[in-house]
Amino acid sequence: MKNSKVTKTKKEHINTGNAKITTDIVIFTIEDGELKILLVKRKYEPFKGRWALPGGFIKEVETLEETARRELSEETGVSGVYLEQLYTFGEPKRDPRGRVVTAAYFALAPKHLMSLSASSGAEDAKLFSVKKHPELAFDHEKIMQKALHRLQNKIQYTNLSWSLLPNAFTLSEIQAVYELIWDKKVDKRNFRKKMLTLGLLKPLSKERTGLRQRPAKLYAFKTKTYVELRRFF
Amino acid sequence: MKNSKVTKTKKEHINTGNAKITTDIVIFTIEDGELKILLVKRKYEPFKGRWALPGGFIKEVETLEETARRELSEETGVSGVYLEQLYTFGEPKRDPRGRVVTAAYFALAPKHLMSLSASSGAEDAKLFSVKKHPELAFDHEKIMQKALHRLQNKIQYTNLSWSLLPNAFTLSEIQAVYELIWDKKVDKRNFRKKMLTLGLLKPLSKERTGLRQRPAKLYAFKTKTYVELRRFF
DNA sequence: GCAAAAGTGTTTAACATACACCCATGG
DNA sequence: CCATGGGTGTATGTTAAACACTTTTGC
Repeated sequence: MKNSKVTKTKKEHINTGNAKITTDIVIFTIEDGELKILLVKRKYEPFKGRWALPGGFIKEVETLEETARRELSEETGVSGVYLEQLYTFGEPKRDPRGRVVTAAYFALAPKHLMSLSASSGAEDAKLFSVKKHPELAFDHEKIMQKALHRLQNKIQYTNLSWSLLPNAFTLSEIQAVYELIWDKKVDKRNFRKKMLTLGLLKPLSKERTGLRQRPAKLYAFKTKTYVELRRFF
Repeated sequence: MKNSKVTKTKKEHINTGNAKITTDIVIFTIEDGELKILLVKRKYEPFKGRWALPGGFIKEVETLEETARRELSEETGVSGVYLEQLYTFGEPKRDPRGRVVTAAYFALAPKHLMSLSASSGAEDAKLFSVKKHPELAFDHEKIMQKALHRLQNKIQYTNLSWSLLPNAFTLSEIQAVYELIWDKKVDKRNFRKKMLTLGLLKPLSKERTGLRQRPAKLYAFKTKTYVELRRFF
């Protein structure tokens, strides 16, 4: 009775589902008044010589996030940054070598954590402006655009901007972070009101001096861990 | 000069990154005044006999989304539903058979698309209340909880409730969708005001009659495609 | 004194929240 | 006539948006 209707049996085959898994990391930072991403020049085929997102194959016993952190560290020398999973890309033809599925990660780092020169695999890692960068290998342009949208959305309802700023910063500096990410100006008075009433910041007793202008008060984030807000900008 | 400092060369090895890829689908619907998910009883080891999310291994030439739709159709007979990628789970020990990475998908369907009895592989597919369901195989409980949070968040700023409702529905019925998903009551007058001013619905010239109560006006969604709103509930 | 960015309030409109009673129908 | 859910409005508080001038410093 129960097994009378087995017209189209489905089986789990041993030799199906095989693929190679990579992670690729889109890591943003802010440098020289521009939103930038970190790219590496490929040393091997395919796309040898082209710029690509840092990333690589998973190892037997690491989680996807561990792979992402390891590859980021090995290829660019960057570590200790904010990292979250972005999206998984698995189109059959996205890699000419065969079926390669990539779990893309999204990362943010303040510029001072991006000291590229000193690190091992970093000879060919470089920051590029998001608005003007070389053509990327594979489907990395698509991945990068998705990461950018994630960033633009997420700073609306989280405190994530801490991960792009140094410990102490002025209100103008944090405003600039938002403006660069959204690629538009925001109103200074409304921005400050909002930012201060959100209660994420604590004022420091120092000021930024030495510029030929009025000194600016310095602030720091109360917590440098991920916080979601009820509503935001 | 450039290659003088190759202390720790990184290579892309041929035999690394291997894994099997599956997709698993968390599909929600509303039935008998409850938010439910569709589960299938496993026919094979591991976890033979346990309830699990529908899903399975990717084929050579399909995208991840195609895998999800195919598995959903084969295992439960359900097709033509709203589907989006949820998250990718790749812990090394999540599957006792070896390294299996799953790209989890999130799906929504109105109850009338969940006619399970008529379909091929559906003898062991069944709807369970989200609040009370059997213990799940693998890490599927974690996946389900993540999907539930996605659902609870996403109906705040999208028109996604169309995908849980029939073509025509009353305002009380759509309110019930929100209340079931959020597991809390909302104010009737405020809900209706909000829903109608959002402009997503068009009134139909019919009413729901035959119940021993005042007939309720019927509405339909203007568009049954994904729309993101600026803000919502 | 001047260039440059810091700092500061008010007004208006939109939206969120709280809340209670009458209406139309089928039985 | 009664049980059931359908249907409606107002008042208050909160948040968003628009908008321009004075202050402090280094040179």
